[in-house]
Amino acid sequence: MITIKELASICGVSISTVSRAMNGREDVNPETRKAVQNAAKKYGYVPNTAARNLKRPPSRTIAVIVQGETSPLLMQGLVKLDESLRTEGYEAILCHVSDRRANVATIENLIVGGHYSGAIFLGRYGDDDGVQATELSKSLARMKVPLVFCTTKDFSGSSLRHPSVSVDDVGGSIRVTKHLIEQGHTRIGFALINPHVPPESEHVWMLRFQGFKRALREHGIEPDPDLEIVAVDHSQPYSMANAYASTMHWLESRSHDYTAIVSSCDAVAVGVIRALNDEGIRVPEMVSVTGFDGLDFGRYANPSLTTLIQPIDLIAKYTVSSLLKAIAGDSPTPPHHAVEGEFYLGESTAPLSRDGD
Amino acid sequence: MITIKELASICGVSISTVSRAMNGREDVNPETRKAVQNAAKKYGYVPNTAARNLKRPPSRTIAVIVQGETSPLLMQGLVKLDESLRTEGYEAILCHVSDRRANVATIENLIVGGHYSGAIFLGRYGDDDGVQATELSKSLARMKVPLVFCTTKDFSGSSLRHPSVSVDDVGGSIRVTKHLIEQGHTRIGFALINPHVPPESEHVWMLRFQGFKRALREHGIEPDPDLEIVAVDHSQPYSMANAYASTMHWLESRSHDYTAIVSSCDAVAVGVIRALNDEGIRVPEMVSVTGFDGLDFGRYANPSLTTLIQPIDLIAKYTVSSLLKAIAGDSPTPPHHAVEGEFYLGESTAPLSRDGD
DNA sequence: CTGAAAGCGCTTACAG
DNA sequence: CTGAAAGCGCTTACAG
Repeated sequence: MITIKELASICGVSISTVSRAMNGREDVNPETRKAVQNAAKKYGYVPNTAARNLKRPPSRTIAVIVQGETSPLLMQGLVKLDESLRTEGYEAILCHVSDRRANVATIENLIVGGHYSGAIFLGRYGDDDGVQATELSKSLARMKVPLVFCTTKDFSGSSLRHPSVSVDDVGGSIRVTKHLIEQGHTRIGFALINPHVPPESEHVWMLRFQGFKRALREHGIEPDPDLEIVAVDHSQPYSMANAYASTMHWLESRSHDYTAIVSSCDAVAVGVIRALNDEGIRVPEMVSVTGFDGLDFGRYANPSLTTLIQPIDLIAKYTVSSLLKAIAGDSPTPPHHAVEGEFYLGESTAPLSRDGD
Repeated sequence: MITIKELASICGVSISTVSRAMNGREDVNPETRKAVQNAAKKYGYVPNTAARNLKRPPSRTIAVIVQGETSPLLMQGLVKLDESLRTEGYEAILCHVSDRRANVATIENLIVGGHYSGAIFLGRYGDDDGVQATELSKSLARMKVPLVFCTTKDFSGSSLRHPSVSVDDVGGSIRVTKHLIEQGHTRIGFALINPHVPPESEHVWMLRFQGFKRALREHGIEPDPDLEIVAVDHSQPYSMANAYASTMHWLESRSHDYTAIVSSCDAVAVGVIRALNDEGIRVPEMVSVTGFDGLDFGRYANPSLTTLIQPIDLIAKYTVSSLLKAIAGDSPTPPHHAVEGEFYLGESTAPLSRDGD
């Protein structure tokens, strides 16, 4: 990688001229410009972005930060965010941090170095106890980086709260559970949970679990801990494979008296259904199962999933408008915007049959 | 975001001292160090990465570039790449470029500014005709950036070829098709294709389509164009929804004489199966269907998919070792490394039944 | 242990 | 139309 200096001496001009030519400015002799550009191509010269950013005003680019596992939903969200930002004259760039234990500094560096106008956190950030998420949220507030949480909440819990947008997890779970109750089910289980996590944690599965229990209680049904399918592997609360294994384990441990299972997400529902199938329990004839998210693989599955569709385009739209307000330094947006999900009736649920097996 | 200068004056020390304190160096008075670090925290000071990179030697970070749609497979690949790189003392950072028409400059800037030791292209890059991919590949070669294509090939076709690693698409497709033939099938269709794309293109679906046809011919079966399921939407060759719609359209157009369908990937297979189901055609009893990739949703689907598992961990491992060689400036690695896939027998295929419906 | 100074690779007024 | 110069925010020998 050669530098502007080397290219300048190759072309026999000053670095100012090279810079102008590379930026396609009008105030250069067209021939000179062409010559420089050709030389750049020939020698593989590309202006160093880092150096460039030092002088230029912040670009209209937004860092979208995803940490840990991605999911089709987040990827859909990314596309929608990108679209929304684009219509506002911004660009999105995804920064994925694989390591769930990535320290706060990694993210900070990403944001500070990148010359972004703002940042969006897509999906959950931080370790499981939320300590890192809190620290990061505070730190970014001090740095005065415009920031919005998308699909998740700000865990900092302080007065520094950044705005956030996500589906109404609790309400959505209530909606889905109610459907089962309306269909006559009363013995309803939930998959997947981790009993070691405190109920006030804001994990997505926990919010949905809380909604599930609330719906039951509202209908006078006391949740039965025996019908909670505990994850075999607590590090993978949303994995099909883990849902399958956990359900198998639950089924083997003893015989349960249930007619429906609410799942924390579509992936878990697919794993649950497959496990039931493998044990000869047919869905929805013998047991009804619901999902949450509204992903393609649930829609085209057999049976297709009764689920709650996340209006990801709306979520993205609200996220972007919150962010733009933050960038403009406008009045504080509401701390959290919960978007209603859309109930979808699939084939994985059916009215309680009276023949009781 | 305050700068080093401002923090220095706040602390009443020189910028040199601030710099040293922020980098946690030993040659600072411990008290001074602590004071500076506390002030940094308080005022939200984070050293500007761009400026920092200008002085520091290249970091041991690898840019993993994904462009356009992602897939669970690519995300798995990312995790594996990250693991492999980590054991070598490198770090991976994913740069996702949503826009399929993103120009070459965007990528170049990403790489040049980021201070990376090298880059990995994960999944297909560029517009559909491969023009951009070629241009970018050449450009990166001129910039002398160590680069490996993962899960795809270098399309530049020139002597500048970068190494690439991917599953043996043609061989894998032959393997899967052969299985159907061994089961007695001779009337075998393929989903999804785009008839406007030249056969020598290296699209993944095209490579698999070619393998499919080769397997048929090797067994004396002439491929029947009537059994090619053409995509309704050519921009989404690997989408479940598109596979469903395209298969529906194909089924409606007229009645076909077939007993099996090879799909270009698992997602397409799921869409195909669902469409067949919806038309009362049961899988595998009446028609066998195969996938390709070996993803979770195919494994836990009903019926589970007969497919070819991509050994993504091996692919990642070879990619990393190729990249390390390139970084070391070692002898040129072989231009392309094709990794054997692993055949998986699921429930979506069955021997040809003699009762012919 | 600390500071003044050079310099990383650029861009952009400022002169000419 | 072009070049010399200042400066973006850092790091790091070099003196002290």
